[in-house]
Amino acid sequence: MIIKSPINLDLTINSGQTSQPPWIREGDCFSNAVLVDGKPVIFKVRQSGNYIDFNLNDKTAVSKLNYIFDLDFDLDKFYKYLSNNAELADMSKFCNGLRLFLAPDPFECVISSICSANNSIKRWTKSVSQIRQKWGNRHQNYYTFPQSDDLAKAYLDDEEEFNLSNISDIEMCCNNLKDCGVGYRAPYMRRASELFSHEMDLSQIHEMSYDEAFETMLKVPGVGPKVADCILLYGFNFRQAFPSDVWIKRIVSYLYFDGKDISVPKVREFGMEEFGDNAGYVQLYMFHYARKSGLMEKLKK
DNA sequence: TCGCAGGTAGAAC
DNA sequence: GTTCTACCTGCG
Repeated sequence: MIIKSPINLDLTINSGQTSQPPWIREGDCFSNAVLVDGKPVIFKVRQSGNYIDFNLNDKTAVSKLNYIFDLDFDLDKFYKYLSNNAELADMSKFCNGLRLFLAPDPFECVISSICSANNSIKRWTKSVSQIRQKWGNRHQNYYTFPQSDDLAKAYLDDEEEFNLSNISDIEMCCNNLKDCGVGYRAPYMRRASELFSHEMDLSQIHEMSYDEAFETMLKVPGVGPKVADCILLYGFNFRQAFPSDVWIKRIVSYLYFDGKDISVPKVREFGMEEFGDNAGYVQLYMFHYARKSGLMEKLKK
């Protein structure tokens, strides 16, 4: 069925949002296994004009799809908002149809976001896909992301796997986090998984205020301010989050402070204050505008 | 071969 | 409280 909300699927799915790796692409179709009422269902979407063509039409699945691609957000209204701000006015034409790509599974978003810190999009998406394949559940050719208590049992590296399993050759060891290319983030990911399987309940984040949720996420190993904001934005739909990294800092400094170097925490405060509930979207658009308009190349120097 | 990029943790100031 | 440095991997 066609869902009549304008979106650019390719741009949205491949924009590097830390909710999850891109869905599997075959021709013009993107697909993934999504849990609906706890059961894995294969979602297939394709671009149809400005809209999404979705393979399912039952109410719960459609509602889940609406959530993942943020289809209830009024893009036209947002574009009016951008065009009313001189610094942002150019952005919509470079990012037309870009929407939030929200995590169907908040735990996957937590691990993806930890993995994305100090990392490239290409590398963290590859790592998360491998984690799904090693510890998730297979459905047809798709894998769902493991639960926290399953990932909490993962070995950290070849050596630990060799010592604690009955594999006789260390060269054969590949069921461990470091083998997914996560590097020094492996212990953070496992400790975070342990935390969510024993002490912290991710579902409670939804009930919290933004500030409380932010402080709570900072207690998770491997989670600093940038990653906490990504988790809150992409994993829990806190739209006032303004994840601030070096690129957002460069862009904000260029657009709003005449190129003067502003610290990352100040940029975060500025973004939240200035953009309110649009902060998450503005951050998303800023990054892709910089990428596509050539501003990023210019700011590298 | 090496230098560089990228957030966080933990130590040092 | 703020600043410095090590951490891992892929890329140019």
